[in-house]
Order: sequence, then C-alpha cells, then structure tokens
Amino acid sequence: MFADIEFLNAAERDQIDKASYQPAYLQLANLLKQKIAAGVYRPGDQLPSESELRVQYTISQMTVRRAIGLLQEQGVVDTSQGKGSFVKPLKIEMFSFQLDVLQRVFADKKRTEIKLLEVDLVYPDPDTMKKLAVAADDRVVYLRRLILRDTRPVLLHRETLIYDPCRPLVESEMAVTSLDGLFSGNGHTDFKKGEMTLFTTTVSEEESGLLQIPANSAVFRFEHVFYDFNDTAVTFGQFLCGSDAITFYTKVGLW
Amino acid sequence: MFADIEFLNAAERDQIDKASYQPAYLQLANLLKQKIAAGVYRPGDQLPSESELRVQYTISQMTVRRAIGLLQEQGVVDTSQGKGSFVKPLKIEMFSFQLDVLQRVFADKKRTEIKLLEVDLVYPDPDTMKKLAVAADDRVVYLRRLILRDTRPVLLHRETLIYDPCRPLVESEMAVTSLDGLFSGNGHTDFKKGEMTLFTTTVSEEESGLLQIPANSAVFRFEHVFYDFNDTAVTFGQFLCGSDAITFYTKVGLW
DNA sequence: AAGTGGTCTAGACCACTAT
DNA sequence: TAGTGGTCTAGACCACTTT
Repeated sequence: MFADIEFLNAAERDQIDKASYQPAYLQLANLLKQKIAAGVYRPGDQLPSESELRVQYTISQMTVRRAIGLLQEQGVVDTSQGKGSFVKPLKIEMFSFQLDVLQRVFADKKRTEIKLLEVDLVYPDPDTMKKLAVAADDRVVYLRRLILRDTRPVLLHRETLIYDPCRPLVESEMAVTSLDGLFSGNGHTDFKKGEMTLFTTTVSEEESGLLQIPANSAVFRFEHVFYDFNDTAVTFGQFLCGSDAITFYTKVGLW
Repeated sequence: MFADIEFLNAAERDQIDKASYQPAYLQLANLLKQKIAAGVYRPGDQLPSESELRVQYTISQMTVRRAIGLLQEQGVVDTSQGKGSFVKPLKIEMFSFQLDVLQRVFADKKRTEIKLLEVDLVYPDPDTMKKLAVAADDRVVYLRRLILRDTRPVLLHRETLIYDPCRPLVESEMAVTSLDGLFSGNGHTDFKKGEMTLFTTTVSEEESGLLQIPANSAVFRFEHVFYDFNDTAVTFGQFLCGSDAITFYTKVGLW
C-alpha cells in the first residue's frame, strides 16, 4: 500500500514533486487544469487563493503565480487584483485561426514547388498606389506565383512590390523572394510589421483554371501588406486558396 | 539642461524609473521593443544577456526575465537556453485571426437581434450522428437562427443539439440558449471544450435570401462542436457569414 | 482591517551551449 | 570552463476589493 504511493506521480497524489524533471509551476498548472477539467472547479468558480495554494503545495508565491499566469495565457482562468482567479467560461472570442497551416505547406520543400507565372514592371493601379504609397508614375514589380504541393496547385499568389532599382529582377530569385523568408523555417525577412485581411470570394475563370477548381468556387483571399524598418510598405498582395486545399481548424478549452 | 533631463521619461533616457506607475518589467520590455523597432537590434540579432540587462538597468534577474518573457509571448523574440534571446523575424505563421469580431457583433444588444427561424425535434442525419455521437433513433433539436445587426442580417446559424428531455423546448429560450453564453459578455457556458473549422462556400438560393446577399456569393462557414464536462458533444452546427458583413483583420510585428 | 493579487529583490542552484 | 538561460525561495512591500 505504502509502496504503491511512491509510484504515483504528482498529479495522482495532488502534490508537487520537487525532484521531478517537470518544474513545479508546470506541475501546479497541470494539477489545476485537471481539477477544472474534472469539474472540481467549474466555470465561474474561484480558485483557491495564492496563499492557500502556497501553503497547500509548500511552494513559494512566485511559483504559484507563475502557474496561474500560465493558465491565464491559456485562457483557462481570469484573474483580477483584489478579487481572485476564476475559471473562465468558454467564449467564442477564444477561437483563433493560425496561419501556420500555410507555413506547413512550405515546410518540406520536396513536395512544394513555386512556379513563377509572371513578372512585370508596371505602373500601379489606384489600390496599389494607396497601399504602397507610390505615385502613378512610380513603377512597381508585379508578380504572380502558383504554389503547388505534390504537383497540385494549392495557392495563387499575386504580389506587388515597390521597385528597387538596386535589385534587378532576376527571375529565379523572384520565384522565391519575400515568400521564402515569410514561409520557410530558416528564412529571414527584414519586415518590421505586416497586416492581413481575410475575405472570401468566388474565383474568376482564369483563377479556377490555375487552381484547378470548378469555376465560381468559393475561396479564401488573404490580402497582405508588409512594411520594412523605415515603415515603408514594400509589398502588397493576396493569396487565393480553396478551403479544400487548406483546412483551418482550432480548438479551445480543456482537451 | 539638467533640469530637462528630469522631465524625460524612462524610454527617452534608456533607463528604468522605479517610481513610475509602470512596472519595471513593462518599462524594460517597451525599451527593448523600441530598440528593435528602431533597428538597434535587427531580426536575427542577439539581445544583451540577462545579466548584462540586469546590470545595465539595475534590476534583478527575475524582472529582466519577465520583460523578456513578455516579448516572447508577443512573438518579438525567441529564447533558447544556453544561447540567448534573439529578435524573431516576421513569419507567416504569426498571423492569427481572432473570432472576437463575432463577439463584438453581439456586444451591444441594442443593435443586435436574434431571430429564431426554426426549431424542430428531428432524427439526426449521418453527419450529425457522427459529430454528436447519437444513434439514428435518438432525436435531436434542430435550430436555425438569423442574427441581425441594425436590422441587417449578418449571420445565419444552424445548430443541432442533443435532446435533453429535462429541458423542454421553450421557444423564447431557444432563440438565445448557447448562443448567449458563447457570445455575450456575462453569459456563462458550461462547455469544457470546443472545436471549430473554417470553410468557404457559396450560398444556396435560400441562404442568399436570408442573408440578403446575391445568389452564389462566397461566404465563410464556421463549423463548430462543443462538449460538456462529461466530454459529451452537445451541440454541432455552423455559422454562415459573408466577408462583407464581418471583416477579419490582423497585424503582426512592431506597430 | 483583512484578504486578494501584483511587483521586486538578492541570491542560490540547475541545465544547456559553446569553446 | 565560462557564459547563457531556467527555476525557486523567503520575504518585503504595494494596490485593489470587500466587509
């Protein structure tokens, strides 16, 4: 009986094992999460106070705070000064769709191919003029790329860059530039900030041909602008992709 | 000259003001972010070590760590043990679209109306059977709601709930139940976890009529499943909304 | 006034990475 | 071995909320 207890881990004994490879704050965070998942503390309930936890688990306040801080980051509890920490009920706003799925498409380069459809030095349209803050007689670089995965087209990228006379338009480079940095694991971008807006649209006839999907299909349209460290907008463009090609999935709460 | 210095804030003097209402860790985090934004530290560069910062700003290591921890959360730096903290280049995966925009639609109830289109006690279709883990002869509650903002339809919600004989189908309640908790500021849900998948589709004729958008328009489709504290799937459904009705926008990097 | 969270320190010790 | 981050403590003091 007693021998068994020694084999029980911290979670099962509701204690913190200071000899464990897992830090104390993590153990406590997990203990609390388990209790919430088990319904010991229900949404809206107050957790034991920091000093209670400090005493109960014989750890310092800083360690308790760190555990609770973790739960806050994870959206599990909500803390307010002078009141306490409370189990947070699920809310729709907790959901968020990460764009790392897009990155994963690019992760293994063996399966992914970037095909440059078009490079042009053109005059900007009104929308581009506004987004990139260029004049009507400033020329810009217009690119179209098709990104294929296992030879199947998944993304259509249109991009307009401000034209830098110092950097000539080498086609081989153009296939990748800016995409590479943003997507690949090691690639560097020297962007300071970027913004993105998500729309849905139906594809034109040409787009449906390129993406090999039925005409008038609904697709995602990710419109983006990136800025360099002078706060100059340097690239403006959009990705098109069907929701068959890429799935956006998220979960919240305690799994 | 010297008098002026007293009016400079911590940021301008590159020092930490311990008398400030702003905690030291926040001041340091902001100082570092400013230096990164200014190009003092560029993407890929290593930040000064914790002990350097500790000495330079005469604060304790814990406080330094907390500042750097903040930058990590914000995706500004990347830290690895034994090596150091490095300025993180922008990556596509940093973008995430939050669903709080949906919540904001519901925030001021004066402008938002929920219209119950349909309530039915039905037998589940195969998809619902799978998602809610019910048998073909278990009856489920099928709901359709239209959510209007300023009398304009923005969301079409279809939802299937497991039928709980204890909770009779009161129509007035059905208009809100589960929606209310998920969306409203104070509402409670007793969901333990939930998952959501984002698609795009074109609307059917009926849907286009309800949402008052052109036939075959492209819309977002948010498919969701929520689970109670017994890990039972209790509701499965989907929101439809056009990208005109709701805009999804995110930014990353240093603004 | 009592109870809650929030900040901060000085110093100890551990773990990982370079060299 | 030296330098980096990572964990933890004991205790001080502050700020907010409740009664």
